[in-house]
Amino acid sequence: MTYTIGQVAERFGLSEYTIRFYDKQGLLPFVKRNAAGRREFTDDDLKTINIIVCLKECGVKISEIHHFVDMLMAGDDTLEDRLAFFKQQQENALEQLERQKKNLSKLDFKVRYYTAAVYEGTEAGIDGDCDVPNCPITVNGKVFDQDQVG
Amino acid sequence: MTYTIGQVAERFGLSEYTIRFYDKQGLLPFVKRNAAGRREFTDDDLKTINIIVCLKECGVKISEIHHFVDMLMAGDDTLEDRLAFFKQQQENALEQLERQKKNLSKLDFKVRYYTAAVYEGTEAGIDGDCDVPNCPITVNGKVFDQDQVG
DNA sequence: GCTTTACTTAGACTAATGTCTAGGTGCTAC
DNA sequence: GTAGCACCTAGACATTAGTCTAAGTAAAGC
Repeated sequence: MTYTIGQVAERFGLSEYTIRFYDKQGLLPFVKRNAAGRREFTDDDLKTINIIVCLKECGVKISEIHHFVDMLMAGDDTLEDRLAFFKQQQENALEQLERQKKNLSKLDFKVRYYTAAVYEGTEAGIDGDCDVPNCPITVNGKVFDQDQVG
Repeated sequence: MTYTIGQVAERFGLSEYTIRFYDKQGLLPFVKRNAAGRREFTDDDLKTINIIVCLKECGVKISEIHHFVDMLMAGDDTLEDRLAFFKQQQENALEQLERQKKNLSKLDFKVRYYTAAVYEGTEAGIDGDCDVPNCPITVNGKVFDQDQVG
């Protein structure tokens, strides 16, 4: 079973442009062509692209992914380097996850903050620290109860 | 208490260039200047910049942040819109968090995959599905025990 | 045979986000 | 008063990642 560039684009939610761009950047040297010169993606190719997309979403630069793909093509000699690569990416992704949790907590605060502000009709007198997890919102010094809104 | 651009850059881990760039883009209209024309950041300014940086990290575009800052400057008339804005960002951030968790799970898989491959000295015969959470790695059909490595 | 559709290439173009340079100002310490 | 530093501006330049155009090819259906 093989797939065309259009099918692959569809599957991963990328444009065909993007896939050709990745190919041009050396991210898809494993993709074979048919007699007419068209790309034919195998199931194995899709597995690899799945990881490439994952790395992409984790914020890994194309040049770094290129480096990984190079190792992939080089075979078993690069297994240790690839393990080290993924350990590094794992660490980065975990860090990113923690940052994202912190940011989400700040946004949660802001939603509560503005819920209180809308309820009061003004921002004046509303307080709290968005960096403190689940920090209560106060209105003129008194804790604001979010449940009174609903 | 006020702060210079250098101190603010230091505090948020940004370059002074970036802060001036943000200012140029209309993200910091609330920052006042002293008699010499230099920016003087107040504690309130820092609070707002904290949120701007948070939005930035959540992938919000500068133009969107600009829009939010505009609402901020407009005062209490925009409270409901600001609440809606943060609810939207909260939703986006949560989605992003879930994606990040999925990606981390794929990376975890890859670390286990390559741990097995390094142990075996070859990738041949090693299998598993990185999209299945905690999917066991098999070597020639037999489940690979990660603990045998250490 | 002709049209349509999906593909091909090289390379130009865009968007977003900085990053830096050049030339200048103002304050502080010596 | 002058050296050094941190700041200022406008605007050029860089980087990353696409996105699109133009011109062409190959196979499928009418």
